[in-house]
Amino acid sequence: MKKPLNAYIFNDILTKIESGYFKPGDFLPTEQQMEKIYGTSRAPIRQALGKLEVKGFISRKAGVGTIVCEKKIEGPWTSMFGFADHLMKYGNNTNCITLDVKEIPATQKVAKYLRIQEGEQIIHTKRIRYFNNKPIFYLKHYLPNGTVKAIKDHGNFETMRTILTDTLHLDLSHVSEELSTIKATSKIAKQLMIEENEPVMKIKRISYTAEYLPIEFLEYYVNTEEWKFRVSFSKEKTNAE
Amino acid sequence: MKKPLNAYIFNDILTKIESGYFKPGDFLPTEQQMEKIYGTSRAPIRQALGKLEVKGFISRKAGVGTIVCEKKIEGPWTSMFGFADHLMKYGNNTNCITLDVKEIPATQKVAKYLRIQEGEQIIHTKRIRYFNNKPIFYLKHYLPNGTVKAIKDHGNFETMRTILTDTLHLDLSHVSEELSTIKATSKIAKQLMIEENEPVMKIKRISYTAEYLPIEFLEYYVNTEEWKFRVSFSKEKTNAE
DNA sequence: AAGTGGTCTAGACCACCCG
DNA sequence: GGGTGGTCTAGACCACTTC
Repeated sequence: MKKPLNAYIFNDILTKIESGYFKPGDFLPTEQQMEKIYGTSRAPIRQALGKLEVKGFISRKAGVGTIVCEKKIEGPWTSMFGFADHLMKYGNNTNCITLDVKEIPATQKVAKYLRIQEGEQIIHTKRIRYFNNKPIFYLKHYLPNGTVKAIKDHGNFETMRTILTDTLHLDLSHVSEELSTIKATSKIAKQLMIEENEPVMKIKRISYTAEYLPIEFLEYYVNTEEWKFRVSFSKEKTNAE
Repeated sequence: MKKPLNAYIFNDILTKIESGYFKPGDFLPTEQQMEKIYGTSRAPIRQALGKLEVKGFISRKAGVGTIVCEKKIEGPWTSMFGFADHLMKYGNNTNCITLDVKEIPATQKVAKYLRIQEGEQIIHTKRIRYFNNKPIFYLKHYLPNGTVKAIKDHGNFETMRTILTDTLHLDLSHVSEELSTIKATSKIAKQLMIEENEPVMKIKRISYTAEYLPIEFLEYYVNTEEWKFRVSFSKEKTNAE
């Protein structure tokens, strides 16, 4: 039981919000009151409230107080860190087939994204990901350096993210994606089992470590008939200048 | 002209990073050293560092120190809060034409998104947004209640966001989008000046206040030949405080 | 063992909002 | 004017990493 106080307070308040003890529109106790409730100083309380605020559960205003926000509408799926998050929430009526694993020299384009030299050997994989036995994603991965035969060993039924983090101990912290739409080529259409020239989403993804070093480049194609992307943003709460 | 200390420190460090005084991979001074440098206690220093961390400029590790991240790759455009942010950064070789403004009763679908009664009167607008004199976005807005004739008055060359925030004083804080791909209908194709059946991105957007009350529903279609979406995520690092 | 960031205490003053 | 959250001080101990 080594949980920091602020985490305990965070969970306590969140539980009371989700259970309906605090309802949307309600005012939470003031920070001063919470000092007595939890028997702590203001610091851990403010840490907890800060996290609840950036996550969109509460809204604080100086001179007024802290109120519980209206319920967030949370769709069944979200892009975010991709499949893995979705998997954990909604079970695994989803799987994955590796079509191809090759070691190839990096093309100019890939080298640029991974910040390596053109021609350097990289691992290239092609995979199909299924959801409810329908092919949804056609993925082309590009991974730097040759240490990655782990992928072959792990085979199917694994998310790439698991391999990256658990097996290779890479700390995937940032993801940047570029989205566009294209007509399905015959190859893509075949893999996603749709008609040629149907519109599909094409996404380029670069994953980074905490220090913004690229660790993965990924191009994938999505059947958006079957899979909707949800993205949500919140305004920055920065008072810097 | 009073600036909080933490904001001053935040700007100071950020400036030194962007000017190259602190380079990627460098260790920043320790928090203890900064106490002396800035002549403050740790609290404002930690607030500044916390903001820099969630923004991806630095990476902190207990027992190690604080290092400057590799430069973030920032594309020329990003979805985020839409056009307005882009406008401010890259000037306005972009404009907007309002095709149509009507008051209509809310359909079931729209009523659900805006959390109002079906049949309630709402404002519906159709607009085209141009970038470099090319039509990129075809937007269909749905705004609750009749207070919104401001839109008519403002006419073109305005972002919807400006109207919402400045004129109607609505505090747009959260945005949620759902993305899919469709074939351009003849109407869409005409407005975006592309061929019929070319793939376009279809996006549903709901905007919320800080308290997650919906204030706008928007469906729009994007020519992704001309406009790429960039989205980036960072792993939860909610050290707000 | 020494040093780092992470957490916490117990105070304090401020700007802001409301009645 | 009384109360709110926002900021700040000046300490303290902890878990963790590195030497």
